[in-house]
Amino acid sequence: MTRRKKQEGTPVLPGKLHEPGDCRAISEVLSRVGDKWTVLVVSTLGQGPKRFNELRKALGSISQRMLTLTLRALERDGLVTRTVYPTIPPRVEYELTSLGCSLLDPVNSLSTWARKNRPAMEEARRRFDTAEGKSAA
Amino acid sequence: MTRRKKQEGTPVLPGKLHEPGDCRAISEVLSRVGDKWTVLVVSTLGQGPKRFNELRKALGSISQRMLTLTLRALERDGLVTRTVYPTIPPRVEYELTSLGCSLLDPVNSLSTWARKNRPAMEEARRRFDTAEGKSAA
DNA sequence: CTGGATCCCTTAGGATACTG
DNA sequence: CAGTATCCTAAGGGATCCAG
Repeated sequence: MTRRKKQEGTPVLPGKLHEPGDCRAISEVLSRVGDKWTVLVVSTLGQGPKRFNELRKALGSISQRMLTLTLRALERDGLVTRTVYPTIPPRVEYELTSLGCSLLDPVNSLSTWARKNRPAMEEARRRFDTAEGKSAA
Repeated sequence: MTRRKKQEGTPVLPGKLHEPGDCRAISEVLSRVGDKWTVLVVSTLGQGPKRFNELRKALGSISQRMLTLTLRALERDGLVTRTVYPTIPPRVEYELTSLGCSLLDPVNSLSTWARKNRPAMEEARRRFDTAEGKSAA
């Protein structure tokens, strides 16, 4: 990256976008959003505020460690709020912020894509694997 | 999970979706799409077919190992095609399939969200971190 | 109930060297 | 040029125990 030889940054595509900063932004957001639990947590919270163990049960297989870490990260990024009721036993509620809600939108679009195209992907995968098996055998 | 006390599975949200299989589909797709390079590669290929080293340069910092792995996965999932021209030196072109192109759409929606809201996220992060610093100090 | 701390294993992923 | 193979480190993430 010390010397670029020919101006690689020049956008080629007419209607589309390809600013240098965009990719950074996207991959940064995606590494948050794309981790193992974030989306599940966010879309679960899309149903309304939930307590820690409610989330845990709703998500099924998440470890409490990962749930804590995920929620902390989401809180840090301003996507959820964490409200502690200093009762005994303690009660903590998590809720999407408006920023968090706004994330539901692109996520749903991806979710729609996923449901629609997963069969195609799985078939492609099967074909690829069997083709591979043929040449390997 | 042995005894549910009160029917947790009942959907609460009216217009939204929460089928059990959906989450699996979404997180499965997201673990493909959300990995470190997939989106970058796909959106780079959105500009048109590219050769291996073209991609490498366009992506800047990817290792050739990761590029190979990413491309293989994308090919397996039917998102890109790999065309080998048996010349010397060899020439291999990668191109999005129509399935791959269709993925650009939700990705762009996420990308738009990312560009629009990254400032808010960063500010939230800053606030969170300084607040943490205060109580830690 | 919420969640921090620790242990430990698995995976992701970069650097490098080698091949057709 | 376009990979494959190997090595190695860091991060992801589960299980478990401890504490307010």
